[in-house]
Amino acid sequence: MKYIKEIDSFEPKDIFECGQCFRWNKQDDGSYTGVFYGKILNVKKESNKIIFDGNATEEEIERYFDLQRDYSKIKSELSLIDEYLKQSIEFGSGIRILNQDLFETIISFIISANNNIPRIKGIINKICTKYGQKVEYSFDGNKVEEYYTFPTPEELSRASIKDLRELGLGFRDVRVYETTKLIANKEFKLDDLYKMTTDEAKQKLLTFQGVGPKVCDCILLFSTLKKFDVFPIDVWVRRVMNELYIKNPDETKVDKKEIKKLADEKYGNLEGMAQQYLFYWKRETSA
DNA sequence: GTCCAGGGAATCA
DNA sequence: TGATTCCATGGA
Repeated sequence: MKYIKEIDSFEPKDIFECGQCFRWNKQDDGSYTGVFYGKILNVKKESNKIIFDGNATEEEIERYFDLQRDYSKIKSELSLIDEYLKQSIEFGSGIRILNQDLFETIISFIISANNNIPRIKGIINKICTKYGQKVEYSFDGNKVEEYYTFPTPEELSRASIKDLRELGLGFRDVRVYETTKLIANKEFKLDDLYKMTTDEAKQKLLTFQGVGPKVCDCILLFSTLKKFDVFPIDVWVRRVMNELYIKNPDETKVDKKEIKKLADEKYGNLEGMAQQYLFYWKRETSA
């Protein structure tokens, strides 16, 4: 079925290539196809309309793409802060922060540690093909294609450390294994995180193997937990914050606490949004 | 061969 | 707490 809607602040390229997700692939016609909540979807923009084509429901689409949120308001608010942020927001004006499945986001960002985006996508794709469920789907007029869902904790817990190593996870194999086991064994119920404040959820997530400060912030921001008062600091964010504000001649010497303090003061409780515009802008313009 | 990637954990002071 | 070092892998 197709769901067609005029949506403010929605650009497929900005959404799918700003580094928040790893399972959407660009098609020959410029649209993107991906799998989320076990559903298949193609997203295409034609003039000012967004065309969602696949087997996801309207409710699932509304939720996943955060369509109930007023991004124009957020952007105009952030644009007032300074010219740098305003510039990055103009560059990535079609970004929306997705509501991604919590377990998928946790595992994906554990894999992201000291890794690069193309390889992260490749590893996750292998994990889905081997441990997820096959879904056959054909967009009207086209042949049937095979897609794979991201595995549930139970499905992924079938993988041994050795299995994971063979998929190319490297030193991240034990981390994925241990955290998957923890969640699959119900030693901790992920749903409890929804009742917590940002700081409480952060404390809990940091006890998971492979979840440090940066991965933790990404999980809080990019999953259905949807916390905007976090500021993930990776090499790109450190780079852009140093170039814009701190101006240390050796960027590797910049203290992350100094960056975090600066972000708190400048961007307030929308710092997670600000971070994503800055990250996308810096990464796309320094090829 | 060297450097780098959406860093985390172990170790040591 | 704070600073170093090691950790697999593949592309540039």
